[in-house]
Amino acid sequence: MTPAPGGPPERTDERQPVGEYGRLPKHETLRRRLRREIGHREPHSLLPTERELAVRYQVSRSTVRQALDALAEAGAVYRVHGAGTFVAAPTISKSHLLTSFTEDMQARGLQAGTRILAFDETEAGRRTAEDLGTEPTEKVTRLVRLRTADARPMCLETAHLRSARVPGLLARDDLDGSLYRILEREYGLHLVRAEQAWTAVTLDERSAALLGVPSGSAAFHVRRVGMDERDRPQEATTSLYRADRYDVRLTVRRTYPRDRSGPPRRPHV
Amino acid sequence: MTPAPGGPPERTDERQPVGEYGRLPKHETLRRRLRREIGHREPHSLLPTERELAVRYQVSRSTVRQALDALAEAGAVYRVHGAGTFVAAPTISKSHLLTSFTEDMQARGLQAGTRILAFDETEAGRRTAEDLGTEPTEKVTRLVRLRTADARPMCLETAHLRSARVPGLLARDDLDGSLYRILEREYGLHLVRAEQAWTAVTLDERSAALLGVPSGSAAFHVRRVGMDERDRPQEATTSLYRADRYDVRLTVRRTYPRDRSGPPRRPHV
DNA sequence: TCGGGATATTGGTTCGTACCACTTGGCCAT
DNA sequence: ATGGCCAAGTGGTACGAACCAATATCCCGA
Repeated sequence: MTPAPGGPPERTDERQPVGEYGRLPKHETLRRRLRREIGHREPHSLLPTERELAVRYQVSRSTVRQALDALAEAGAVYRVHGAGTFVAAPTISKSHLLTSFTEDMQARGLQAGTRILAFDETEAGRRTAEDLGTEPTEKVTRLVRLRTADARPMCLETAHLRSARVPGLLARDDLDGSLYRILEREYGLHLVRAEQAWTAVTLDERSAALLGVPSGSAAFHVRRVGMDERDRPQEATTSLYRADRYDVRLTVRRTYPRDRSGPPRRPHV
Repeated sequence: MTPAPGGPPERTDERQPVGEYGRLPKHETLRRRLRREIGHREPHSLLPTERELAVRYQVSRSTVRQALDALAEAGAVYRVHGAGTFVAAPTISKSHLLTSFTEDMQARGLQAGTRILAFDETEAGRRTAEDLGTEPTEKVTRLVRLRTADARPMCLETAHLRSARVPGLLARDDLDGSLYRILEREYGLHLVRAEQAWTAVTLDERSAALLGVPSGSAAFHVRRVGMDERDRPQEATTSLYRADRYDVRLTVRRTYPRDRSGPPRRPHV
């Protein structure tokens, strides 16, 4: 913390020190605060200087940069070297975030619902064992659910968890909500990262019926493997999403640094 | 640079100062160097301490952290607070990168090819104008190409650029390669970011024929808007990808910070 | 043999400083 | 008016110091 906690007399109304907000680091608190303020500004409007933000929020410039770095990474702002930091145009979505179906629907303002189609224990099998890094004979708990948004079928998902890691899960009766929440709260299992592979498929008779669309309709097929803090696979899920009610939105970026050669370099339009 | 360039006597064979490599910043040079070394290590193996890396590469710990931050963000390593930094399990892919079709195929070891189906100038129209932030009557250059990988049809793509921004483009005859490269080299146009929306569709007769698959097959439909450094839309492209030869792979992450409450907290398995 | 606590080690946060690279805008000569 | 130069201001890079928080390890007592 800043030295001299006795408190110097200097203090104007402009300064809004950062640091309450529970016990989050300053850069995170500042990031959230700026995030909100950005929402009220016009796209492409100029943000205050890093040095000025440092003064205003009573933190060092490094901390300001840490917060702005995160916002730039998330696509909320962009920076132009000698010019300044600007509010980015509202991005359509940020689906490189790991969200559960429940959270996803909440974010879209839809009511998430669930119909459990199967909930049992089986052997992992070759495919799932490969995803989870276990033996094919390992016991896994399988959960098949039809997920709905505002009561209309949205996706058909099958989750696999190593039974040994989630003892007593099969006895629970609250699997109609967020599986991730149960894993966090009851088993201390934090899925911080997941790898997904999306393919496009046409639905067979049975899946189409469950999803309430004609057989042969297009759908997304998703294979997901969720990892814990130590990068160990803990969850393997496959899902079928109705294509007429779902799309994948993502922002992609050029890597550092781009080609800066080439002759013309006229000023931009 | 480090103060006292006169150079203290202390110096072992272990140290490998960073700093050649063109005129890249140290953290970037270090990031690349570590990237390579990581490739030769076992997943989950322990990396040297941040403090030791600082000594070994003759940079400050902040610089080491800057490099490791980037690697962690990219999913190449993961960190555990009091424990250390570890090599991440090889991630299937990192498709949150903005790559052109040409670069994409090169990365997969395939030979990219192109058949130009149309190359002309039209009015933008409502949809494209919206994407590009212009008037519907603005003149745009349209480029329709069938992209192939090892001579087999892979995707059908239609690109739109504001004609005023790319004068003389229509006269060129080298549009069978990377459009992005031409935009960078000839027009100083750097697309650093793009927003994409992927949907799953079934192919109509005509598109299916061009892609060489049965009508009614599943495919990805992608709408992409490319932005320059100033976050201004400059390119609007729609593509159809054969689903049997293409998938989207992405790593998603939990945001800062996750829920850390809940009772049990048994040690992890 | 088995907990459990002290301790060393590791990444995480924060500060402050200095200087570099790029952009912008104004001034001035043309 | 036009073009080019220069100075001020902005983000980018880099250093080093100090302390905090989570983890691993070792050693000791039960």
